[in-house]
Amino acid sequence: MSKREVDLGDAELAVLRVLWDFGPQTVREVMEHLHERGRRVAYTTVLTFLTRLEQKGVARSDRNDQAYVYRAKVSRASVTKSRVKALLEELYDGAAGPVVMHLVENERLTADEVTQIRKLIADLDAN
Amino acid sequence: MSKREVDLGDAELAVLRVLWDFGPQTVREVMEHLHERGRRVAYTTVLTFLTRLEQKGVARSDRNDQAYVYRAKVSRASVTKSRVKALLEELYDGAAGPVVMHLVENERLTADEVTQIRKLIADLDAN
DNA sequence: AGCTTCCTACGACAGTGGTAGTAGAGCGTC
DNA sequence: GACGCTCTACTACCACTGTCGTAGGAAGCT
Repeated sequence: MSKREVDLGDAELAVLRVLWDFGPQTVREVMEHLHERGRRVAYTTVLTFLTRLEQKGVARSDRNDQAYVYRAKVSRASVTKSRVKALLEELYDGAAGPVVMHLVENERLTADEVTQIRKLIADLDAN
Repeated sequence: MSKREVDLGDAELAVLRVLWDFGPQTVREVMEHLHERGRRVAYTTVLTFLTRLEQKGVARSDRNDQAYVYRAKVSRASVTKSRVKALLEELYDGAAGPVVMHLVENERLTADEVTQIRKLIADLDAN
């Protein structure tokens, strides 16, 4: 039903981000990283999330030493893609224009980003 | 907790969109519009959604004749704003760049949109 | 061998979202 | 004035998400 390939809650995504940002880790390490980011969750909560992420096919685990090590199986880019797509679909039947407009107008972009966007736009014009 | 001011589910949002797209309506009319859009929901389901939207402060109703007429209290733009913000926060700690990049690269834009974006970018450069 | 510590498995529970049924009020028609 | 249609209020229910507790195994310290 949902347009999202990968249907993840906010807290699950936060866990996945830790895997993206810090690479393969044990439950405990993930928990510590979450704590550093101000997300105060219990060990078993993290375990639950990692288990669910694995069930959903977006992470996997390998036994190592005494503890399982979890790693992301999907990239940040692919999650971005599906979530952005879901958002466009929900709000504008899939049209990207209004959201790009909104972003360029209302959100801060660094000078580098602006340059890159200008370049992309120029490339588009080349067609 | 969630970054979204207005925390709406997909189905709730679909109802809100009908209010945006067709203006103030009765429950029955909303239901019919949803059916036209392929969303086969029961009358009472629509009623539930409208009631919830009202509770959440994003719609309101006025008694009129025999039935309540519901209308949106928040604009599509403001919902776009908060959902886009939530998405940026979730995935990139709020940075807009990567998502703009993704959109320009991967989503179809009309010629008009491209022109508009180029203009916006030019304006940004003017600062 | 017993105690401590760390790990995983499993279960639990409340909140929310999606979906709908039923009951009862108001009104039009015979 | 009884029947039926339409509307709203209330309740229900399941799946999913966020959150954790408890139980029990492995492994080391004393």
